[in-house]
Amino acid sequence: MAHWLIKSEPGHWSCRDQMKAGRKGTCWNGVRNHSAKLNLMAMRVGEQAFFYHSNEGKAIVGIVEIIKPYYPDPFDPTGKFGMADVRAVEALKKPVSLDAIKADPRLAKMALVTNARLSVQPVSESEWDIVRAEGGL
DNA sequence: GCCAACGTTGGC
DNA sequence: GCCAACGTTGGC
Repeated sequence: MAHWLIKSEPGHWSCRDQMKAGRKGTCWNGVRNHSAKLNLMAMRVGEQAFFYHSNEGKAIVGIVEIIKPYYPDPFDPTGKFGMADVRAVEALKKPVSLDAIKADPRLAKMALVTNARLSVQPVSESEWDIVRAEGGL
């Protein structure tokens, strides 16, 4: 089972907002490039992803689950991009900051570090476990 | 098909 | 708010 990391600006859509959306979940859109789109298309129902706050906070703050796989975004004027639906699973007890990730050599290969602008990225099994543990889960 | 110009993202 | 990094666009 693959794991992922998705980004959101908390001023626009935060992990707290995602929690409030409850079990029904919400669509997650905003993909603007093709690597992110390919990752989004590779997601399967039931897989989990970290929820990362960019700009404000700059930390992994929670975990979401994919509840609907990739589908085209009917509001995308270019017709190129799509979205998936996710729902909140749980918040980390302690956010894992970008600084902490950069400071941990085991996490140095995360796309968050090497390709900061990619908004949907895969997370390896070991990275997933390390970040979960760092987050107090 | 190359590459310069432009727009967007995101850390600082 | 600034600017570096990167992806995309469009002229040639």
